[in-house]
Amino acid sequence: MSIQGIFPIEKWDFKSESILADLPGEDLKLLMARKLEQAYKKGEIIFKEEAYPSGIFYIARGKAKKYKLDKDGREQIIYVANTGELLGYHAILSGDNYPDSAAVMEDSIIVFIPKEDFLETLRQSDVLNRRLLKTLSHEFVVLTNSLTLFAQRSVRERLALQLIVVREKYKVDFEPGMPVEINMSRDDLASLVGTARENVVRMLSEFKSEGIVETRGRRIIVLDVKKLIKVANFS
Amino acid sequence: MSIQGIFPIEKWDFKSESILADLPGEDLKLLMARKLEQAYKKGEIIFKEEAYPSGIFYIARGKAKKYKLDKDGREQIIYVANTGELLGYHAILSGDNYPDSAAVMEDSIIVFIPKEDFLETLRQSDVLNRRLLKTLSHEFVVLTNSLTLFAQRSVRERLALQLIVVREKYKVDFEPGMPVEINMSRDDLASLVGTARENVVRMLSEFKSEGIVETRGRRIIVLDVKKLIKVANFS
DNA sequence: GGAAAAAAGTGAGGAAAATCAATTTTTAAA
DNA sequence: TTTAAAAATTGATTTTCCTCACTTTTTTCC
Repeated sequence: MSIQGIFPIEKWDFKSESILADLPGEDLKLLMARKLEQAYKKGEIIFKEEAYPSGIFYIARGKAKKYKLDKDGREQIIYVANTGELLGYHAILSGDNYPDSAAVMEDSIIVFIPKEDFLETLRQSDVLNRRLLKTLSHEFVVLTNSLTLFAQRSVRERLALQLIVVREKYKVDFEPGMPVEINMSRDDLASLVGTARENVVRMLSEFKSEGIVETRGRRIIVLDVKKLIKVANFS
Repeated sequence: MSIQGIFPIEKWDFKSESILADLPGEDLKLLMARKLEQAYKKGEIIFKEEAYPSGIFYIARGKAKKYKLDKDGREQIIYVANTGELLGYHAILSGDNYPDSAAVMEDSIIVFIPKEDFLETLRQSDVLNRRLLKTLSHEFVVLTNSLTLFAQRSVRERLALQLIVVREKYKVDFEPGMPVEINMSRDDLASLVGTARENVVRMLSEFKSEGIVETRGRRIIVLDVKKLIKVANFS
Protein backbone atom coordinates (compact mmCIF):
# COMPACT_ATOMS: atom_id res chain seq x y z
CA MET A 1 0.00 0.00 0.00
CA SER A 2 1.41 3.39 -0.93
CA ILE A 3 1.56 6.28 1.49
CA GLN A 4 -1.04 7.95 -0.70
CA GLY A 5 -3.46 5.20 0.16
CA ILE A 6 -3.36 5.94 3.85
CA PHE A 7 -2.33 9.57 4.05
CA PRO A 8 -2.86 11.18 0.69
CA ILE A 9 -0.01 13.58 0.15
CA GLU A 10 -2.28 16.46 -0.75
CA LYS A 11 -3.94 16.18 2.62
CA TRP A 12 -0.74 16.99 4.43
CA ASP A 13 -0.76 20.62 3.43
CA PHE A 14 2.55 20.73 1.66
CA LYS A 15 1.62 23.87 -0.15
CA SER A 16 -1.36 25.37 1.54
CA GLU A 17 -2.37 28.20 -0.71
CA SER A 18 -2.84 31.48 1.08
CA ILE A 19 -6.40 32.32 1.92
CA LEU A 20 -5.73 35.89 0.91
CA ALA A 21 -4.13 35.07 -2.43
CA ASP A 22 -6.01 36.70 -5.32
CA LEU A 23 -8.74 38.09 -3.12
CA PRO A 24 -10.52 40.90 -5.01
CA GLY A 25 -8.56 44.14 -4.60
CA GLU A 26 -11.50 45.87 -3.00
CA ASP A 27 -11.86 43.23 -0.29
CA LEU A 28 -8.14 43.13 0.33
CA LYS A 29 -8.08 46.91 0.70
CA LEU A 30 -10.82 46.82 3.29
CA LEU A 31 -9.14 43.99 5.13
CA MET A 32 -5.76 45.69 5.18
CA ALA A 33 -7.05 49.19 5.96
CA ARG A 34 -5.74 49.20 9.49
CA LYS A 35 -3.17 46.45 9.35
CA LEU A 36 -0.19 46.55 11.65
CA GLU A 37 3.06 45.10 10.38
CA GLN A 38 5.55 43.94 12.98
CA ALA A 39 8.91 42.20 13.17
CA TYR A 40 9.09 39.28 15.57
CA LYS A 41 12.30 37.81 16.94
CA LYS A 42 12.73 34.02 16.97
CA GLY A 43 10.78 32.56 19.87
CA GLU A 44 8.47 35.53 20.39
CA ILE A 45 4.86 34.73 21.19
CA ILE A 46 2.12 35.95 18.84
CA PHE A 47 -0.84 35.02 21.02
CA LYS A 48 -1.54 32.87 24.02
CA GLU A 49 -4.01 30.06 24.67
CA GLU A 50 -7.24 31.16 26.34
CA ALA A 51 -6.64 34.82 25.52
CA TYR A 52 -9.45 36.90 24.06
CA PRO A 53 -8.86 37.15 20.32
CA SER A 54 -8.42 40.72 19.13
CA GLY A 55 -7.62 39.97 15.53
CA ILE A 56 -5.95 37.67 13.04
CA PHE A 57 -2.30 37.39 12.03
CA TYR A 58 -0.84 37.03 8.57
CA ILE A 59 2.65 35.60 8.23
CA ALA A 60 4.24 37.90 5.67
CA ARG A 61 7.58 36.18 6.14
CA GLY A 62 8.77 33.45 8.47
CA LYS A 63 7.41 30.42 10.27
CA ALA A 64 5.26 30.00 13.35
CA LYS A 65 4.15 27.11 15.51
CA LYS A 66 0.70 26.60 16.97
CA TYR A 67 0.91 24.71 20.23
CA LYS A 68 -0.76 23.84 23.50
CA LEU A 69 0.88 23.39 26.88
CA ASP A 70 0.04 20.40 29.05
CA LYS A 71 -0.32 20.65 32.79
CA ASP A 72 3.43 20.17 33.29
CA GLY A 73 4.12 23.01 30.91
CA ARG A 74 5.29 20.84 28.04
CA GLU A 75 4.54 21.98 24.52
CA GLN A 76 2.50 20.01 22.06
CA ILE A 77 2.93 21.47 18.60
CA ILE A 78 -0.26 21.16 16.58
CA TYR A 79 0.78 22.81 13.36
CA VAL A 80 3.69 24.63 11.75
CA ALA A 81 2.52 27.60 9.67
CA ASN A 82 4.62 29.04 6.89
CA THR A 83 4.91 32.32 5.00
CA GLY A 84 1.54 33.31 3.52
CA GLU A 85 -0.59 31.58 6.12
CA LEU A 86 -3.18 33.09 8.41
CA LEU A 87 -3.27 32.53 12.16
CA GLY A 88 -5.89 33.02 14.83
CA TYR A 89 -9.01 33.17 12.72
CA HIS A 90 -10.63 30.02 14.07
CA ALA A 91 -11.20 31.70 17.40
CA ILE A 92 -12.63 34.84 15.77
CA LEU A 93 -15.04 32.78 13.70
CA SER A 94 -16.18 30.40 16.40
CA GLY A 95 -16.45 33.01 19.12
CA ASP A 96 -14.17 31.01 21.41
CA ASN A 97 -11.00 32.29 22.97
CA TYR A 98 -7.75 31.18 21.36
CA PRO A 99 -7.63 27.40 21.70
CA ASP A 100 -3.87 27.35 21.36
CA SER A 101 -0.80 29.57 21.48
CA ALA A 102 1.35 30.70 18.59
CA ALA A 103 5.03 31.68 18.51
CA VAL A 104 7.43 32.41 15.67
CA MET A 105 10.12 29.79 15.04
CA GLU A 106 12.50 32.16 13.27
CA ASP A 107 12.72 35.93 12.81
CA SER A 108 9.46 36.80 11.07
CA ILE A 109 7.25 39.59 9.78
CA ILE A 110 3.70 39.32 11.06
CA VAL A 111 0.77 41.46 9.94
CA PHE A 112 -1.96 42.04 12.50
CA ILE A 113 -5.50 42.61 11.23
CA PRO A 114 -8.09 43.84 13.75
CA LYS A 115 -11.03 41.56 14.43
CA GLU A 116 -13.58 44.17 13.28
CA ASP A 117 -11.92 44.62 9.90
CA PHE A 118 -11.75 40.89 9.37
CA LEU A 119 -15.41 40.38 10.26
CA GLU A 120 -16.52 43.38 8.18
CA THR A 121 -14.62 42.10 5.15
CA LEU A 122 -16.19 38.72 5.71
CA ARG A 123 -19.66 40.30 5.66
CA GLN A 124 -18.93 42.01 2.39
CA SER A 125 -16.91 39.42 0.56
CA ASP A 126 -18.47 36.30 -0.86
CA VAL A 127 -15.08 35.23 -2.10
CA LEU A 128 -13.51 35.37 1.35
CA ASN A 129 -16.50 33.53 2.72
CA ARG A 130 -16.21 30.68 0.29
CA ARG A 131 -12.46 30.62 0.62
CA LEU A 132 -12.66 30.33 4.38
CA LEU A 133 -15.28 27.59 4.25
CA LYS A 134 -13.12 25.62 1.88
CA THR A 135 -9.91 26.21 3.83
CA LEU A 136 -11.51 25.36 7.13
CA SER A 137 -13.03 22.14 5.93
CA HIS A 138 -9.75 21.15 4.35
CA GLU A 139 -7.88 21.96 7.54
CA PHE A 140 -10.38 19.81 9.32
CA VAL A 141 -9.52 16.89 7.08
CA VAL A 142 -5.81 17.46 7.68
CA LEU A 143 -6.31 17.58 11.43
CA THR A 144 -8.34 14.37 11.26
CA ASN A 145 -5.35 12.72 9.66
CA SER A 146 -3.08 14.04 12.40
CA LEU A 147 -5.40 12.61 15.00
CA THR A 148 -5.33 9.11 13.57
CA LEU A 149 -1.60 9.47 13.13
CA PHE A 150 -1.24 9.93 16.87
CA ALA A 151 -3.70 7.22 17.71
CA GLN A 152 -2.47 4.52 15.38
CA ARG A 153 1.18 5.05 14.51
CA SER A 154 4.41 4.42 16.37
CA VAL A 155 6.83 7.19 17.28
CA ARG A 156 9.19 6.01 14.55
CA GLU A 157 6.48 6.20 11.92
CA ARG A 158 5.32 9.58 13.14
CA LEU A 159 8.84 10.98 13.09
CA ALA A 160 9.37 9.74 9.55
CA LEU A 161 6.14 11.33 8.36
CA GLN A 162 6.78 14.62 10.12
CA LEU A 163 10.25 14.82 8.60
CA ILE A 164 8.64 14.56 5.18
CA VAL A 165 6.03 17.20 6.04
CA VAL A 166 8.43 19.59 7.73
CA ARG A 167 10.98 19.27 4.96
CA GLU A 168 8.39 20.61 2.54
CA LYS A 169 7.93 23.64 4.76
CA TYR A 170 11.63 24.41 4.73
CA LYS A 171 11.92 23.79 1.00
CA VAL A 172 10.84 27.32 0.18
CA ASP A 173 13.91 28.68 1.96
CA PHE A 174 16.30 27.00 -0.47
CA GLU A 175 17.06 27.26 -4.16
CA PRO A 176 15.45 24.48 -6.21
CA GLY A 177 17.84 21.56 -6.47
CA MET A 178 19.76 22.61 -3.37
CA PRO A 179 19.67 20.34 -0.33
CA VAL A 180 16.91 21.33 2.05
CA GLU A 181 18.05 21.90 5.62
CA ILE A 182 15.42 21.43 8.30
CA ASN A 183 16.38 24.02 10.88
CA MET A 184 14.19 22.96 13.77
CA SER A 185 15.23 22.23 17.33
CA ARG A 186 15.05 18.64 18.54
CA ASP A 187 12.65 19.85 21.20
CA ASP A 188 10.25 21.29 18.65
CA LEU A 189 10.52 18.22 16.48
CA ALA A 190 9.82 16.03 19.49
CA SER A 191 6.82 18.06 20.49
CA LEU A 192 5.51 17.93 16.91
CA VAL A 193 5.90 14.15 16.85
CA GLY A 194 4.48 13.88 20.34
CA THR A 195 7.36 12.22 22.12
CA ALA A 196 10.42 12.97 24.27
CA ARG A 197 13.43 14.71 22.81
CA GLU A 198 15.64 11.71 23.62
CA ASN A 199 13.53 9.45 21.42
CA VAL A 200 13.81 11.81 18.48
CA VAL A 201 17.58 11.97 18.87
CA ARG A 202 17.90 8.22 19.06
CA MET A 203 15.73 7.61 16.02
CA LEU A 204 17.48 10.33 14.04
CA SER A 205 20.76 8.56 14.66
CA GLU A 206 19.13 5.33 13.49
CA PHE A 207 18.01 7.14 10.33
CA LYS A 208 21.55 8.44 9.94
CA SER A 209 23.07 4.97 10.08
CA GLU A 210 20.44 3.81 7.59
CA GLY A 211 21.51 6.55 5.20
CA ILE A 212 18.13 8.26 5.35
CA VAL A 213 19.21 11.57 6.85
CA GLU A 214 22.33 13.55 7.60
CA THR A 215 22.81 16.24 10.23
CA ARG A 216 24.86 19.43 10.26
CA GLY A 217 24.73 20.60 13.81
CA ARG A 218 21.08 21.02 14.63
CA ARG A 219 20.10 21.08 10.97
CA ILE A 220 18.69 17.95 9.37
CA ILE A 221 19.04 17.04 5.71
CA VAL A 222 16.84 14.31 4.29
CA LEU A 223 18.89 12.20 1.90
CA ASP A 224 16.28 9.64 0.92
CA VAL A 225 12.62 10.64 0.98
CA LYS A 226 11.52 7.31 -0.47
CA LYS A 227 13.00 5.40 2.45
CA LEU A 228 11.29 7.81 4.83
CA ILE A 229 7.97 7.14 3.15
CA LYS A 230 8.59 3.44 3.63
CA VAL A 231 9.36 3.91 7.31
CA ALA A 232 6.26 6.05 7.76
CA ASN A 233 4.15 3.37 6.14
CA PHE A 234 5.09 0.05 7.60
CA SER A 235 7.84 -0.84 10.06
CA MET B 1 -6.22 23.36 38.29
CA SER B 2 -9.76 22.59 37.26
CA ILE B 3 -10.67 20.57 34.22
CA GLN B 4 -12.06 23.74 32.73
CA GLY B 5 -8.58 25.18 32.74
CA ILE B 6 -7.21 22.50 30.48
CA PHE B 7 -10.20 21.23 28.57
CA PRO B 8 -13.00 23.74 28.87
CA ILE B 9 -16.20 21.75 29.12
CA GLU B 10 -17.93 23.68 26.37
CA LYS B 11 -15.20 22.67 23.96
CA TRP B 12 -16.06 19.03 24.28
CA ASP B 13 -19.28 19.33 22.33
CA PHE B 14 -21.64 18.11 24.98
CA LYS B 15 -24.55 19.71 23.29
CA SER B 16 -23.61 20.63 19.78
CA GLU B 17 -26.55 22.57 18.49
CA SER B 18 -27.83 21.42 15.15
CA ILE B 19 -26.58 23.40 12.20
CA LEU B 20 -30.03 23.24 10.69
CA ALA B 21 -31.89 24.40 13.79
CA ASP B 22 -33.91 27.56 13.12
CA LEU B 23 -32.66 27.94 9.58
CA PRO B 24 -35.06 30.24 7.67
CA GLY B 25 -38.01 28.22 6.39
CA GLU B 26 -37.25 29.12 2.81
CA ASP B 27 -33.68 27.81 3.01
CA LEU B 28 -34.76 24.69 4.82
CA LYS B 29 -37.38 24.03 2.15
CA LEU B 30 -34.80 24.29 -0.62
CA LEU B 31 -32.38 22.11 1.28
CA MET B 32 -34.95 19.43 1.99
CA ALA B 33 -36.60 19.51 -1.44
CA ARG B 34 -35.21 16.16 -2.51
CA LYS B 35 -34.28 14.65 0.81
CA LEU B 36 -34.29 10.91 1.25
CA GLU B 37 -35.20 9.52 4.64
CA GLN B 38 -33.91 6.08 5.48
CA ALA B 39 -33.86 3.67 8.41
CA TYR B 40 -30.47 2.18 9.23
CA LYS B 41 -29.89 -0.94 11.31
CA LYS B 42 -27.25 -0.90 14.03
CA GLY B 43 -23.81 -1.28 12.48
CA GLU B 44 -24.81 -0.22 8.97
CA ILE B 45 -22.37 1.95 7.10
CA ILE B 46 -23.45 5.43 5.98
CA PHE B 47 -20.40 6.23 3.87
CA LYS B 48 -16.90 4.92 3.39
CA GLU B 49 -13.50 6.60 3.57
CA GLU B 50 -12.11 7.73 0.23
CA ALA B 51 -15.51 7.48 -1.44
CA TYR B 52 -16.72 10.31 -3.65
CA PRO B 53 -19.19 12.37 -1.63
CA SER B 54 -22.62 12.49 -3.17
CA GLY B 55 -24.37 14.40 -0.40
CA ILE B 56 -24.69 15.07 3.28
CA PHE B 57 -26.46 13.11 6.00
CA TYR B 58 -28.65 14.40 8.78
CA ILE B 59 -29.17 12.20 11.83
CA ALA B 60 -32.89 12.54 12.47
CA ARG B 61 -32.68 9.95 15.22
CA GLY B 62 -29.86 7.78 16.51
CA LYS B 63 -26.09 7.85 16.88
CA ALA B 64 -23.26 7.40 14.43
CA LYS B 65 -19.52 7.04 14.66
CA LYS B 66 -16.98 8.64 12.36
CA TYR B 67 -13.89 6.48 12.08
CA LYS B 68 -10.82 5.60 10.11
CA LEU B 69 -9.29 2.16 9.60
CA ASP B 70 -5.57 1.63 10.04
CA LYS B 71 -3.58 -0.61 7.74
CA ASP B 72 -4.44 -3.68 9.85
CA GLY B 73 -8.12 -2.86 9.58
CA ARG B 74 -8.54 -1.61 13.13
CA GLU B 75 -10.99 1.18 13.74
CA GLN B 76 -10.05 4.53 15.17
CA ILE B 77 -13.19 6.41 16.17
CA ILE B 78 -12.78 10.13 15.64
CA TYR B 79 -16.17 11.37 16.74
CA VAL B 80 -19.53 10.16 17.94
CA ALA B 81 -22.39 12.11 16.36
CA ASN B 82 -25.79 12.32 17.96
CA THR B 83 -29.38 13.04 16.89
CA GLY B 84 -29.58 16.40 15.13
CA GLU B 85 -26.05 16.40 13.78
CA LEU B 86 -24.91 16.61 10.19
CA LEU B 87 -22.41 14.20 8.62
CA GLY B 88 -20.28 14.28 5.51
CA TYR B 89 -20.32 17.99 4.74
CA HIS B 90 -16.59 18.59 5.28
CA ALA B 91 -15.78 16.61 2.18
CA ILE B 92 -18.42 18.43 0.12
CA LEU B 93 -17.09 21.80 1.20
CA SER B 94 -13.40 21.06 0.80
CA GLY B 95 -13.73 19.17 -2.45
CA ASP B 96 -11.93 16.16 -0.98
CA ASN B 97 -13.28 12.64 -0.89
CA TYR B 98 -14.62 11.45 2.46
CA PRO B 99 -11.68 11.51 4.85
CA ASP B 100 -13.34 8.97 7.12
CA SER B 101 -16.14 6.43 7.28
CA ALA B 102 -19.40 6.67 9.18
CA ALA B 103 -21.63 3.95 10.60
CA VAL B 104 -24.67 4.02 12.86
CA MET B 105 -24.14 2.73 16.40
CA GLU B 106 -27.80 1.94 17.02
CA ASP B 107 -30.92 1.72 14.87
CA SER B 108 -31.23 5.20 13.37
CA ILE B 109 -33.10 7.41 10.95
CA ILE B 110 -30.80 9.17 8.51
CA VAL B 111 -31.83 11.86 6.02
CA PHE B 112 -29.79 12.09 2.84
CA ILE B 113 -29.50 15.49 1.13
CA PRO B 114 -27.99 15.56 -2.37
CA LYS B 115 -24.76 17.49 -2.81
CA GLU B 116 -26.30 19.86 -5.37
CA ASP B 117 -29.13 20.86 -3.05
CA PHE B 118 -26.72 21.49 -0.21
CA LEU B 119 -24.42 23.62 -2.32
CA GLU B 120 -27.30 25.51 -3.89
CA THR B 121 -28.78 26.30 -0.49
CA LEU B 122 -25.35 27.41 0.64
CA ARG B 123 -25.15 29.83 -2.30
CA GLN B 124 -28.50 31.34 -1.40
CA SER B 125 -28.39 31.32 2.34
CA ASP B 126 -26.23 33.73 4.28
CA VAL B 127 -27.49 32.19 7.48
CA LEU B 128 -26.33 28.71 6.52
CA ASN B 129 -23.02 30.17 5.42
CA ARG B 130 -22.37 31.87 8.70
CA ARG B 131 -23.64 28.90 10.63
CA LEU B 132 -21.30 26.56 8.84
CA LEU B 133 -18.30 28.82 9.31
CA LYS B 134 -19.02 29.02 12.99
CA THR B 135 -19.67 25.30 13.38
CA LEU B 136 -16.60 24.35 11.40
CA SER B 137 -14.27 26.58 13.34
CA HIS B 138 -15.72 25.31 16.58
CA GLU B 139 -15.32 21.72 15.46
CA PHE B 140 -11.76 22.58 14.62
CA VAL B 141 -11.19 23.73 18.18
CA VAL B 142 -12.74 20.52 19.52
CA LEU B 143 -10.59 18.37 17.26
CA THR B 144 -7.50 20.30 18.37
CA ASN B 145 -8.35 19.33 21.93
CA SER B 146 -8.71 15.69 20.91
CA LEU B 147 -5.32 15.83 19.27
CA THR B 148 -3.53 17.09 22.36
CA LEU B 149 -5.50 14.58 24.39
CA PHE B 150 -3.94 11.77 22.39
CA ALA B 151 -0.51 13.32 22.41
CA GLN B 152 -0.27 14.23 26.06
CA ARG B 153 -2.57 12.07 28.15
CA SER B 154 -2.34 8.52 29.41
CA VAL B 155 -4.85 5.86 28.48
CA ARG B 156 -6.40 6.08 31.93
CA GLU B 157 -6.90 9.83 31.62
CA ARG B 158 -8.28 9.50 28.12
CA LEU B 159 -10.73 6.83 29.17
CA ALA B 160 -11.95 8.95 32.07
CA LEU B 161 -12.50 11.95 29.82
CA GLN B 162 -14.23 9.96 27.11
CA LEU B 163 -16.57 8.43 29.65
CA ILE B 164 -17.61 11.94 30.64
CA VAL B 165 -18.06 13.01 27.04
CA VAL B 166 -19.86 9.87 25.93
CA ARG B 167 -22.14 9.89 28.94
CA GLU B 168 -23.42 13.29 27.84
CA LYS B 169 -24.28 11.85 24.45
CA TYR B 170 -26.35 9.08 26.00
CA LYS B 171 -28.01 11.43 28.45
CA VAL B 172 -30.64 12.45 25.91
CA ASP B 173 -31.91 8.86 25.82
CA PHE B 174 -32.93 8.91 29.48
CA GLU B 175 -35.42 10.82 31.60
CA PRO B 176 -33.82 13.65 33.57
CA GLY B 177 -32.76 12.36 36.96
CA MET B 178 -32.62 8.77 35.78
CA PRO B 179 -29.25 7.01 35.69
CA VAL B 180 -27.59 7.33 32.30
CA GLU B 181 -26.54 4.04 30.76
CA ILE B 182 -23.70 4.19 28.26
CA ASN B 183 -24.61 1.50 25.79
CA MET B 184 -21.39 1.25 23.83
CA SER B 185 -19.34 -1.84 23.13
CA ARG B 186 -15.94 -2.16 24.80
CA ASP B 187 -14.45 -2.32 21.34
CA ASP B 188 -15.95 1.01 20.33
CA LEU B 189 -14.96 2.59 23.61
CA ALA B 190 -11.42 1.29 23.16
CA SER B 191 -11.18 2.61 19.64
CA LEU B 192 -12.51 5.98 20.80
CA VAL B 193 -9.90 6.12 23.56
CA GLY B 194 -7.24 4.83 21.21
CA THR B 195 -6.22 1.69 23.02
CA ALA B 196 -6.83 -2.05 23.13
CA ARG B 197 -10.10 -3.46 24.43
CA GLU B 198 -8.26 -5.30 27.19
CA ASN B 199 -6.99 -2.05 28.62
CA VAL B 200 -10.44 -0.53 28.68
CA VAL B 201 -11.82 -3.57 30.44
CA ARG B 202 -9.04 -3.54 33.02
CA MET B 203 -9.42 0.14 33.75
CA LEU B 204 -13.18 -0.09 33.91
CA SER B 205 -12.84 -2.73 36.58
CA GLU B 206 -10.43 -0.41 38.42
CA PHE B 207 -13.04 2.34 38.18
CA LYS B 208 -15.61 -0.11 39.48
CA SER B 209 -13.57 -0.96 42.54
CA GLU B 210 -13.00 2.75 43.11
CA GLY B 211 -16.75 3.31 43.10
CA ILE B 212 -16.60 5.50 40.02
CA VAL B 213 -18.67 3.39 37.65
CA GLU B 214 -20.98 0.39 37.68
CA THR B 215 -21.74 -2.01 34.86
CA ARG B 216 -24.89 -3.81 33.86
CA GLY B 217 -23.80 -6.25 31.23
CA ARG B 218 -22.23 -4.17 28.51
CA ARG B 219 -23.85 -1.00 29.76
CA ILE B 220 -21.82 1.43 31.88
CA ILE B 221 -23.27 3.73 34.50
CA VAL B 222 -21.15 6.57 35.81
CA LEU B 223 -21.69 6.90 39.56
CA ASP B 224 -19.28 9.72 40.30
CA VAL B 225 -18.54 12.24 37.60
CA LYS B 226 -16.41 14.34 39.92
CA LYS B 227 -14.01 11.49 40.54
CA LEU B 228 -13.83 10.90 36.79
CA ILE B 229 -12.92 14.53 36.26
CA LYS B 230 -10.16 14.12 38.80
CA VAL B 231 -8.82 11.03 37.06
CA ALA B 232 -8.95 12.78 33.70
CA ASN B 233 -7.03 15.69 35.12
CA PHE B 234 -4.21 14.38 37.21
CA SER B 235 -3.65 10.78 38.25
C1' DG C 1 -35.79 -21.45 26.32
C1' DG C 2 -31.68 -23.17 24.69
C1' DA C 3 -27.77 -23.34 21.53
C1' DA C 4 -24.55 -20.79 19.06
C1' DA C 5 -22.22 -16.71 18.43
C1' DA C 6 -20.49 -12.59 20.03
C1' DA C 7 -18.74 -9.84 23.42
C1' DA C 8 -16.53 -9.15 27.85
C1' DG C 9 -13.09 -10.24 31.12
C1' DT C 10 -8.42 -12.13 33.02
C1' DG C 11 -3.47 -13.08 33.33
C1' DA C 12 1.22 -13.39 31.78
C1' DG C 13 4.97 -11.76 29.11
C1' DG C 14 7.19 -8.59 26.15
C1' DA C 15 7.96 -4.41 23.42
C1' DA C 16 7.75 0.49 23.02
C1' DA C 17 8.45 4.59 24.87
C1' DA C 18 9.10 7.68 29.05
C1' DT C 19 12.12 9.10 32.51
C1' DC C 20 16.44 9.98 34.85
C1' DA C 21 21.23 11.10 34.91
C1' DA C 22 24.81 12.25 32.94
C1' DT C 23 28.36 13.97 29.04
C1' DT C 24 29.49 16.22 24.77
C1' DT C 25 28.70 19.45 21.17
C1' DT C 26 26.91 23.59 19.29
C1' DT C 27 25.45 28.17 19.50
C1' DA C 28 25.27 32.73 21.23
C1' DA C 29 27.05 36.51 23.65
C1' DA C 30 30.63 39.28 25.75
C1' DT D 1 38.03 34.54 20.30
C1' DT D 2 36.76 32.96 24.45
C1' DT D 3 33.43 31.61 27.50
C1' DA D 4 28.99 30.75 29.19
C1' DA D 5 24.70 29.01 28.14
C1' DA D 6 21.83 26.21 25.50
C1' DA D 7 21.05 22.30 22.94
C1' DA D 8 22.08 17.71 21.52
C1' DT D 9 23.46 13.13 22.53
C1' DT D 10 24.13 8.70 25.01
C1' DG D 11 23.16 5.03 28.30
C1' DA D 12 20.58 2.82 31.92
C1' DT D 13 16.27 2.06 34.15
C1' DT D 14 11.35 2.06 34.75
C1' DT D 15 6.72 2.44 33.38
C1' DT D 16 3.05 1.97 30.40
C1' DC D 17 0.70 -0.34 27.32
C1' DC D 18 0.20 -3.94 23.70
C1' DT D 19 -0.31 -8.68 22.44
C1' DC D 20 -1.52 -13.33 22.89
C1' DA D 21 -3.96 -17.08 24.77
C1' DC D 22 -7.63 -18.26 27.15
C1' DT D 23 -12.16 -18.39 30.15
C1' DT D 24 -16.52 -16.59 31.33
C1' DT D 25 -20.56 -13.99 30.50
C1' DT D 26 -23.95 -11.88 27.67
C1' DT D 27 -26.58 -11.45 23.66
C1' DT D 28 -28.80 -13.12 19.60
C1' DC D 29 -31.60 -15.84 17.01
C1' DC D 30 -33.85 -20.18 15.99
